Amino acid sequence: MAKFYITTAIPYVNSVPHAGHLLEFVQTDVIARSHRLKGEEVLLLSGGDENALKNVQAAEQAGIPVQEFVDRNAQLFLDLAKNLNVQFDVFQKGSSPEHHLSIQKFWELCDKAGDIYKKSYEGLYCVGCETFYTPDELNENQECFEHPGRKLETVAEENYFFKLSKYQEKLVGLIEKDELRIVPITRKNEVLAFLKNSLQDISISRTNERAKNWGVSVPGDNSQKIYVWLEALNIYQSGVGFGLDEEKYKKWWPADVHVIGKGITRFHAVYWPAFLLSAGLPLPKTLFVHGYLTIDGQKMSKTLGNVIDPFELVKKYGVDAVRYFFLREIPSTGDGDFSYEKFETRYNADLASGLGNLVSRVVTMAQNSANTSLLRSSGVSANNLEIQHIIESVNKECAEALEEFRFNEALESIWRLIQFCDRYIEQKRPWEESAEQREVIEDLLFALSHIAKLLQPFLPETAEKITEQLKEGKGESLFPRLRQV
RNA sequence: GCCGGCGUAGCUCAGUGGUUAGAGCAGGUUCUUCAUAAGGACAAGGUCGGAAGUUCGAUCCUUCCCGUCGGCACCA
Repeated sequence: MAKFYITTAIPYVNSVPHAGHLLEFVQTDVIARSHRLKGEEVLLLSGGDENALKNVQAAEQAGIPVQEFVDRNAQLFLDLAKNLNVQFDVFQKGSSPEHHLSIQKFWELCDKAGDIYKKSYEGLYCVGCETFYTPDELNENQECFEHPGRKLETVAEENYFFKLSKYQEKLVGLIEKDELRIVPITRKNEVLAFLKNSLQDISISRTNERAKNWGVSVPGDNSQKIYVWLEALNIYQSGVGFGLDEEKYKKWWPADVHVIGKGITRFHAVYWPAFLLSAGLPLPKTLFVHGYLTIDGQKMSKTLGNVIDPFELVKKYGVDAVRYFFLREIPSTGDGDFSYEKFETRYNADLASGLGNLVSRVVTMAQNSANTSLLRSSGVSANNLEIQHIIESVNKECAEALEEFRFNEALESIWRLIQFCDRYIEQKRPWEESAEQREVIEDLLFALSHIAKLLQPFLPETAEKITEQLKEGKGESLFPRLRQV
């Protein structure tokens, strides 16, 4: 049996989940489910980026021990997945002892390859933020935006560096040939453009002091912690047993797809494959990069107060309505906008009046008609050739769109079938007795069973409900109409 | 500043070097009642960002301009 290993990005647990995580979790879940339905053995991994300095700072602010703080927040991400019907098979925490062991082994492999060396790093350091800044990150007074009026200090620090430059050409080749496939193409081009400049080596450790003694120690040097990017990316490996359970690791690695947001493209398209090349390990096959969400046309921000609580959204509208909106309205590889108005408009038009109403009318007609039985809904093909053809073409379009992660197009395609059914009903008037009444209703039931099947990866709960109504007769409305705001 | 994407009906977007530029949603008229005041049909709606150029002919090619979004390394 073929295996399929897919990951979400590792959420940064310094704060609570927002609508962006919702989008990514749902997209990842659709890919995972579609492969499960193809009969592949699938592993979906997520995890918590728990070793970053900002977690320590956020915990300090909250007045909670760091471990407790990251545990508490990580749990919220797990809860969100559960609420969304997203099935994580592994949730690998960055603070787990297994992961610590795993990343140290990874480090040692890179070190053996001769790619790690010590060098003094000098930069502008803000004591308030406890981080280094580059000149272009500063305001006109050469101060950081968080702490205006406070002078930055020039601080020199000895760190370990990774020979990124060594892998430049190799990476260009791999990406150009799609051996490391980057979707969409605009992201691929950006990465290639970046790789055409001369690459600098990157620092991959922090002093204990600067890391606030939180994180994973550098093997053989207890005075330094492994820089979070190297460390956090390895969650993709440690979660499937790298350095811990060779058999498991061999079974799952490399990842088939990493799903990420556009802001972390470089880490995944350049640093991560370079680390893996250095360690002599296989590279992930595909990076799928999604865009960012805006809310009412504006950036999500706490100060604007436009942050959408994904838990509330699910509670208010139901899990599949939420999944539907984010998959259908947000272009999968571009930026998209959320607003309650858009949400409710789409809900009423597509889910209530479209899908829900169609199921309702067809099931009722089947029950009212003396000539048909619901149980006869599962034919091998439709009586009507036109229906047969449209089902086949929607099947094909859907599969192709899924292959390239164009979820919005896949759903659009399914909705063409829904619309076709509505027209067909109007044209054939199967609520009236006629010679062809029975065949028409059977075809509609057949089409519905296909719609349910096609919806499985996207709206799993709804797909199941439709299948159930096709067997058991009419149940409650799938998507009760909302009164518009 | 440099590089790249985008700018098409009220909204979201598709599209092609050549007769009347498309879809969905919203709005309009109308038909229908199996259905969640749902569904169908029809009509309306665009100087395809602006200017110049190439061409027999450009929304689609070139240049410039305007607007907008993104990339330009240690911030995850």
